[in-house]
Amino acid sequence: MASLSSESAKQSEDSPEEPAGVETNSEQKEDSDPDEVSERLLQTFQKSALSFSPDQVACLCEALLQAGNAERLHRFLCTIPPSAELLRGNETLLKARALVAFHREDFKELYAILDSYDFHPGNHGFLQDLYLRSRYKEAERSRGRSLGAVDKYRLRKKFPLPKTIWDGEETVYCFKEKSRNALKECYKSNRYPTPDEKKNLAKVTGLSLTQVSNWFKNRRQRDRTPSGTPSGTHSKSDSDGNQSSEDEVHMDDEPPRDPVGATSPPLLSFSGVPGSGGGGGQQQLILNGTNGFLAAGAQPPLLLTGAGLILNALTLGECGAVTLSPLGGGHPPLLLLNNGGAQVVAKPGPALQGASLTGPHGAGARLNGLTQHGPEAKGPGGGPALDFITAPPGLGMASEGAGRTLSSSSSSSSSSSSSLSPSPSAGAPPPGALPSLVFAQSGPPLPSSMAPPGVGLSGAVLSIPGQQGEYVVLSSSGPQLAPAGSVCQVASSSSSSGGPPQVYSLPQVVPSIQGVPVSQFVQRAGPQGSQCPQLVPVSSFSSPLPHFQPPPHQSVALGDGATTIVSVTQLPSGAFPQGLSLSLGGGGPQNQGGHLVSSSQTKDPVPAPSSSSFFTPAPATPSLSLSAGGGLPLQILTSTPGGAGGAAQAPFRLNPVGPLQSLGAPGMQLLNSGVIQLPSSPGGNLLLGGGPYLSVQQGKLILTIPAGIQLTSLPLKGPLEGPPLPASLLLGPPPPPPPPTPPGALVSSPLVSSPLVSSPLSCFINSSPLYGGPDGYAASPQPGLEPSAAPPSHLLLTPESLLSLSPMCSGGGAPPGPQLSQLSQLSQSAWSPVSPPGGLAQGGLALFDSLLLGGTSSPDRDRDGGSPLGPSEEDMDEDAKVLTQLQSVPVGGGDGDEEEEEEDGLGGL
DNA sequence: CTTTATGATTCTTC
DNA sequence: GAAGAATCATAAAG
Repeated sequence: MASLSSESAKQSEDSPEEPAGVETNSEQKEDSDPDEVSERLLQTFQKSALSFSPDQVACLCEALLQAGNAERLHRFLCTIPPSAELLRGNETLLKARALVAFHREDFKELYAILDSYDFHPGNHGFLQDLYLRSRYKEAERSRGRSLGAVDKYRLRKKFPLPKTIWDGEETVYCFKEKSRNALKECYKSNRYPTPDEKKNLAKVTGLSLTQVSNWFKNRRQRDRTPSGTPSGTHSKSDSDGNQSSEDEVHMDDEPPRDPVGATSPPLLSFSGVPGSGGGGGQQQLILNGTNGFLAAGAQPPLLLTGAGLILNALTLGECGAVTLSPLGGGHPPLLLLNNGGAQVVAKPGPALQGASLTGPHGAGARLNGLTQHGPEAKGPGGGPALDFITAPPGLGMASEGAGRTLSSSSSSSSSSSSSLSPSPSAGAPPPGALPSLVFAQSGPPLPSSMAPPGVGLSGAVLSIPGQQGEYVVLSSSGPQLAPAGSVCQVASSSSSSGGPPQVYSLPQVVPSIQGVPVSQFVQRAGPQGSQCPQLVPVSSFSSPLPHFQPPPHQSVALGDGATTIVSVTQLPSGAFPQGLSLSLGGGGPQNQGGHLVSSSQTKDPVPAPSSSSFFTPAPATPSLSLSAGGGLPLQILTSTPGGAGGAAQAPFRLNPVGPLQSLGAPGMQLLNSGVIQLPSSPGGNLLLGGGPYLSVQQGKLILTIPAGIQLTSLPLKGPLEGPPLPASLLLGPPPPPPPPTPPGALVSSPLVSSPLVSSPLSCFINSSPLYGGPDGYAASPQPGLEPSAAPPSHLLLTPESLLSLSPMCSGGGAPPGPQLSQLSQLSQSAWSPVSPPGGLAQGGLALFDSLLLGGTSSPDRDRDGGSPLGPSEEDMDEDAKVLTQLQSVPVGGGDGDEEEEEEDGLGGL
């Protein structure tokens, strides 16, 4: 193992492209060629292809798309009956076909595809790029020469984008008219916006901070220098600029506030985000990390309603609060806040109450480790007290964000105490103290008995079984706990700057309870300042609003980054939660923290984002989501230390960074041991035929596990090592030792935000490494992990491997995110499909894996390939620039923010 | 091809 | 670090 790990280590995410791919495989089983294996799998797959569901097919396509491997994609598509219904309305498939057509230079076909369907806005960027490239390529062919900028311009004029892939919004130069107007508005009132204003403006316009700054600078310059020399402008500028403005200008320097307010009012506007392609349509609102996203001005509390919400790495400004209200009639929304801070919020359910969670408060439970700095909890709408949890400072804070904001405290991760504070309200965790986690971790474990009705917390985390719809969540153990094995651990990532690298396990789990509102925490990172997390209670579920009812979905997220919140809510009696999602993720690049690992590999300081291919628009944070089918209860247990004492445990861990995944089974349970079981009971879950599959939605990788599947943890290593954390595979040593990695390190981690994760990320492929002892781990301070290595598990399909598949590698493009990176890995668990189809499932998965891997491995691709990651910048050359421009800027996308530039992901093709 | 408009970059200064 | 000045590169138009 060790050896493996070491090897793998080398591959870093950074350079995912080349080596990585290959290696990974090797790890898995052998040394044999990956290609060979994948080829074999492909064949197998072809035989069984028909049996894949449309979603499964879509997932594969998405993965291949992101991997940028047109060839494989083509072969894969060839296995699908053209007429198949699968194709109908399946955007992913259409995209795949379009890409293949492009690579084959079958432009007619491409245009036909593009015209045939009204694509989701999320896919527009990719398709527009493809369309224009096709036009250019076609023209180049006919002219026998490469095109100049003017030629391209003419072509764009001559062949306007099809309505099916364009929102009609004009883009002049690079900025959208809308963005330009916003800038002008702001400029009118204030020529010198403050940094905060710029930030807000950047958010609003979807432009980067740099672009905003440049715009103002240019604008001022041009207004100022009418006459002269300068090349450009003279007169005109004046006129435009400002005559009028001048008046205002005097205003002196800045009244920023006002202006800002004016302009930025809408800090957040989310419209439903469509899940882009892939799969299902869950409705979730995902806010990805950004630090500043909400910040600035948002004092007003943010109210989020809707079905599933995921907030990643958000940092709220100081006062900002986030309120979640479950609107739906009965369906509680889920929230996740990931990121850095690691905070989780849960709502207590009655059941929970019993459990340790609740503590004093009646209904609510809370937990989080965050420190709250001043946050206040606001009364829950429902009245019930909210609970919040604060995460231990260590955690969240550690991360960079923390660094930024929190700071304080102990950087050391430690903190955690877990205690519940009864009064949520203040959340006042003693400052000094780290916040504690509330959740009980193991120790106090819940009575197991509770289980049925109540919640059980096992060791670390949690579980909550609800009866009907209850759910659960995950948790994690606090750092402290960690050792014991918590179920889920999250590594926190820190934001770029330097947070302490760590991993955290989250102590927080939150169960939600029926009817109880959830409150959450938000941390804000001030620019410099401290963070103030706030909790806001959420209204009770009970009040259902018809409108919003999103499908019930629950999710939990563990994040790294500064803020992490997890909340799980339950539905009121009637409703059944449908989905549970866990997301871990790092926030954007920013949050990188952790490091355990290895980030070592990463050389590039720069996050991969750039490289991302345009394929992936997605934001970055990965998250894991589990969704339970209707009605079934979901449970996740962790191992617990409590009772156990044991050493082992930890089976399940989640990295913050990880990608998102969802399990869509009706009922799921995660058992301590790290096993995930799906209850058979719930009606027929078992039967689902397919195997688990991955789908990508907006950049997130979603793992869907049909009900019938069971995940069992593997024994880590038989041998001894076990004691400690076998599971650790993934993460690394959670606890504490935040290595003093220099901030830079964090950053460096290539792709992903969190180092921890990174290794995995590196590519799906790498998965193997993971097991092996991935570098990352290696890096990690704790040696203990090693054991992990050996896992027989390889043989099995491990979730990880699946995860690893994530496309992101390439794309992570989204600014925000880091890509798949990491998902969490379940560490050693193995999947065994209960259902018959198992074969398929495995085969399919394996295939999938192999395909992806293969894809990755082959660097070459026609062009740049979607190389996802790595190469990015370098690769990009001229074309890249061009593309960049062409590409529309995803305004809304949550992106990362900050500096990342837009994404430019084009690099890919 | 030329001109204009505009975003970005680099260097200098405060 | 931000603003200003000079300059570049490219898009948009004529």
